[in-house]
Amino acid sequence: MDYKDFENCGLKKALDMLSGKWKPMILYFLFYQGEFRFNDLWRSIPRISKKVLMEHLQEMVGNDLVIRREVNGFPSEVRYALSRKGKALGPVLSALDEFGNTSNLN
Amino acid sequence: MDYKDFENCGLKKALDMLSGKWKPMILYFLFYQGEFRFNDLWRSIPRISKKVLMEHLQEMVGNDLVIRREVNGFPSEVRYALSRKGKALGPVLSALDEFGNTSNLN
DNA sequence: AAACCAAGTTACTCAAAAGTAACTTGCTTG
DNA sequence: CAAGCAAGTTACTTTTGAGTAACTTGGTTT
Repeated sequence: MDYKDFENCGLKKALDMLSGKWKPMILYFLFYQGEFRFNDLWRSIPRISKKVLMEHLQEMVGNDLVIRREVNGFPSEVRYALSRKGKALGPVLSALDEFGNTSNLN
Repeated sequence: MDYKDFENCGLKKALDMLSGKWKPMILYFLFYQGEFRFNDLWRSIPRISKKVLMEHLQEMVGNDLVIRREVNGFPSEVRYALSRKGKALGPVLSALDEFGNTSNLN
């Protein structure tokens, strides 16, 4: 086994998709709330900056975890929601959540 | 639901334990190799610095994922291995790995 | 046409994480 | 007793990520 094997293993890819200060929180909102508009989410999360929220969403769209949908109407509206792939993260995030809640074993 | 709920949920705790440029790689080695000595691991991973390897290991020991054991002998030797809690991460990391390897669904 | 809103973008600053290389401690073999 | 090795530590630099606030675009109401 060699570090090279690691460099493009699935674990690394998956953790890269989740890396970013606010990404887990964004996913949390997406799972509990289904869909949201950019400014609504921005106002829901204290202290997040528009810039970083934007960057995170764009990365998640790039990773096919999130779908961005423009609704034509007024005021102009863009909705973000989990893609099929994003939804497939559900059980994995639950497993992580459960692990994180487990009190120390050893 | 409120962002406060997120701040100390298990998901956040778990992801914090995994955050750090080289931590997933260290876990990868621990799972495949069982145990290692500090310098051996350091030499196995090109480009990692001693300082960061040390910091990562200390955090993981602090999170009870890894156990540090001093073997008295010469040259002096310290062995790092997964704790019971660390081993419990196995299935979770496998799930992440599988997710990361899944080609795009949507 | 002025004021307003959503959704971005931009230039710039600040903070956190990681990298580098030299140094330390303690024990040992030549 | 000098040189050597494991396991750190330290002071310092560089890189990366996040924060701030002002600006833009395009359509809307008054």
